[in-house]
Amino acid sequence: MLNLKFIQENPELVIERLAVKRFDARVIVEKVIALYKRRNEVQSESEIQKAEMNRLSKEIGQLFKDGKSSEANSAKEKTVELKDQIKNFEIEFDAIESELAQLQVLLPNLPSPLVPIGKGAEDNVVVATGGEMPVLPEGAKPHWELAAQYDLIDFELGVKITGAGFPVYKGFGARIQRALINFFLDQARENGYLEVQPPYLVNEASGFGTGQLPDKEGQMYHDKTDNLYLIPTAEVPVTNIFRDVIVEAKDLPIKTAAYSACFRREAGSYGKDVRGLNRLHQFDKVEIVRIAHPDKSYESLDEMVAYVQSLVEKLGLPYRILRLCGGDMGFTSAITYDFEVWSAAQERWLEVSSVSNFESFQATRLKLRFREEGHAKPQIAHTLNGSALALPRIVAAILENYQTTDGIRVPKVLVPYLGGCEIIR
RNA sequence: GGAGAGAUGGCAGAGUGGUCGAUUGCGGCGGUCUUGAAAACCGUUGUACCGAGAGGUACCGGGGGUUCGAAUCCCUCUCUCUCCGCCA
Repeated sequence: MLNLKFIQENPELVIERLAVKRFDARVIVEKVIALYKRRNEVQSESEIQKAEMNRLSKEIGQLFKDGKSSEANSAKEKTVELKDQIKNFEIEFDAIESELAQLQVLLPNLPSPLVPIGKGAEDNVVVATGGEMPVLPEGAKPHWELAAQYDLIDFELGVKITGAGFPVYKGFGARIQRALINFFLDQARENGYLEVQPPYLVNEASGFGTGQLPDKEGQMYHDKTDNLYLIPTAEVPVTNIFRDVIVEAKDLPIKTAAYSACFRREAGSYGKDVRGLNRLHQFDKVEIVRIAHPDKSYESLDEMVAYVQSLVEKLGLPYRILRLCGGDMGFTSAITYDFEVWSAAQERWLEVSSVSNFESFQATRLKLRFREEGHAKPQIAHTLNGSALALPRIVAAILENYQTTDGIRVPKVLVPYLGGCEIIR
């Protein structure tokens, strides 16, 4: 969330930048400014009275100690009115605070100046492409047909056990999942990321910290008995490792990677977009998260984009990198790069990664700070994350792009992870 | 699920109604000594908000209450630990 003081000092900037995200912030910003001003007045007033109250209390204590109880009792009477006034100020102050907090979470993050103007997906800017388009054999099939033909993934069985969007992976289908997870984690480790295994259920505070709550409850599975949420991405538990933490500047950037299953309710999706592996309620993903110095967070972003790019290149998949336009960006992001791989039989691009700099937006909610050498005052850090990578669409693209009339070839980098198997028949 | 104990500063651990933002130890930082280091000694060391500043206010797990005054008393919630039960 945006810092209140920042909003108050830069109202026009906030309104102007949020217009890029096609968000009209004027009314909220004006309310925030008015409330913030009143909040400070109330605080100052009540603190003067509290100071007086503290002074009187000490005096009364001293009078009792000196045995001057009649003087003490008359001093007590003076506190009655004061107490009342303090109480009133506190009620008003609390009301203002909660109203401010509610307004504050309505404002999305400011997009970086690098973000292109635009309405939706069609306005995203392709910043890089790579890999070679495969030449498919006659009668090439989409991945869901291949998955059935080679008995790799059973979608109907998943429906029986759970429901749509919860496939059962079998044989090489299961092994290729495991191979990809291990490959991605090994790559991350070699690139200096600390591997962690986070919980898959998180509490409300964690959901709030990364921006899923309030507001996006509908996207997460929720266990009401214990009030816990199934994670939609490892970003949530991993970033929350750093909630209420002050780190040393010399330790930045902090690089963390985690594999997790991800759970998304994805209400309202249908049609070819959700066919096969294109969109699932449960899927696997390796996520990378960074805590960065504010001066260096864009350097970190570039490194993360280059890293994800190296993964899709090693897998030999044709890809493109998009810089999302304002209208297509998420609520919490300052800038986002999407990676898409070409799914040759479906003849469409599939999003497999999203790499974002959140700047101070999440860190403000998380109270994630860092301290420069010495006794410097803690400052808000920057957070970033990216998928590296999400499995299902990678599997879809591998199945489709690597299909031959003899079977499905295994990308070279995965062969060692599949016990030397070079082709799935 | 049953019974009990507990939650205090980076960590350990005092503090049961007043001058306590909080004894002390460890750790961290600075210094003395040393060729250097260790040891020893001295000093220093929480966060947030308001304020131009001086300074003020708040915070001892969260919330509420009693009181002129609460880390300390009362209520409530959450969490942790121990034992029993169940269990991968």
